[in-house]
Amino acid sequence: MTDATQERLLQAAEEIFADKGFKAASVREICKAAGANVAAVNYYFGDKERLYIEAVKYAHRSCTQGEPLPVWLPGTPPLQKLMDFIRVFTTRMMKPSAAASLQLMMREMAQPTAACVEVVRDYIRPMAEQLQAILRELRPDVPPDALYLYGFSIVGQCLFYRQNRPIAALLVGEEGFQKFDVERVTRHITAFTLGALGLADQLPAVATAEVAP
Amino acid sequence: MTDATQERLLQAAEEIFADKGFKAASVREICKAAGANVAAVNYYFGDKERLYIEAVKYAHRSCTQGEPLPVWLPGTPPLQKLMDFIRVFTTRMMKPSAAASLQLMMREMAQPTAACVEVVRDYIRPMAEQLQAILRELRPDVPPDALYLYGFSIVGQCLFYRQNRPIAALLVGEEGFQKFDVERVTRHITAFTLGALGLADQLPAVATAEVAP
DNA sequence: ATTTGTATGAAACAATTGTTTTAATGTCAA
DNA sequence: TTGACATTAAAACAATTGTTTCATACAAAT
Repeated sequence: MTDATQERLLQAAEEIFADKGFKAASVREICKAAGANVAAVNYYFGDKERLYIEAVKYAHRSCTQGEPLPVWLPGTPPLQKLMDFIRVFTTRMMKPSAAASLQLMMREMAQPTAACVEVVRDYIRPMAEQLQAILRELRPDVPPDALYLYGFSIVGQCLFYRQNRPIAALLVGEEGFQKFDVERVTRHITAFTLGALGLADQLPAVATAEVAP
Repeated sequence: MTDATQERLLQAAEEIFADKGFKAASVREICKAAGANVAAVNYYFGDKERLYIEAVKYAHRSCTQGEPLPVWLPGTPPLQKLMDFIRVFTTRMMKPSAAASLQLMMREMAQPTAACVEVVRDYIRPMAEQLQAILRELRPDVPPDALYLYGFSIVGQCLFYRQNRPIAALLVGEEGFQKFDVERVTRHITAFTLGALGLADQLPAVATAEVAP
């Protein structure tokens, strides 16, 4: 039961920090949820802030395992890769396998603290580079910094459904928003992006390949 | 100096709530910044929460005045309207005339509280409906709920540059991110969106009209 | 000048915060 | 069993929190 306490503390901290943020979450609440004594956080982590940082790292580990980045066979058409990427990203945002973990990471991204650098290095950058590679394949003629703008447009679309879900649901109604599930959003963003890249004519090929692999 | 205290209290509350959030901001800090006594918040607003709500409303008023929605002459081509809309939205996000006000509103949108409904009604919905009208003009053939997806894609792109600025800057480097100013982002999002709508061929017309009106 | 009501100021209140101390408990090797 | 060490538990600490009390200052009206 020795390191189990530390583990339970991390899980509880992840959940409660994700829910309320650093300041609003109290160590007493976390310890109660973990079934541990208040002194435990000092014993294992030193203070509240270091517990927070460890909780973010913990969340970031859980997140990376959830929905892994696709690995493609050589020769996979870049269009297929793009749609796969968008699907993975959208799924991670809309149907995260570990909701609290993602929530805590998003919190950290919105207001970066000490734990942010590692999150970017281990979680964000790999996805960003993969997307850049796909876009380079699709449009070798576009200069690098313009490719960044394309990338921002794609992930911006995906992130919207998480970062602004409450507002969007308030606008179109909760029941109306339910219709926009992962699959529909994925297809929309893919089609929207392909059109923007001037590759709209190649869309049917991807859609077909999706239905009958 | 009577109602001036209330006004200064609101301004200070807006600033500090925007900076730290509801829980982390203390009434003593706000009162000190406003040059008022701690009892003033109770006297004028009752308690901290009602001060917060009033601060959000105050912020939302400041925001609406800053960069007004464009009003077009009859006969303005919808393409021009779209680019104008994107420019206004992007400007509001990247170069807000009242930084603290916008920050507080974004905070409220990320974690809606009691003040959120009014913000949506008075600030968000008017913009949403204007965008929907433009899109309907551009693509009358597309059904309404698909138009919502288009709208989400557009505002998702714009919001990215505010909600994820720290991360984006961390990815491409701060100096690299500086290159993406309002004008360049506006042109990119407009071109990206027109391509997605299958109207890429009409882009030059807008760009020209922009340079020589 | 007196009175009435509003506004401010300083102090105190009770509750909660993060953190520390100290004693008790458990565990495992000698 | 004894000892050493790791872990837990309860209590106390000092600081900060939102809120309230009450006396004072000020204003305008009678």
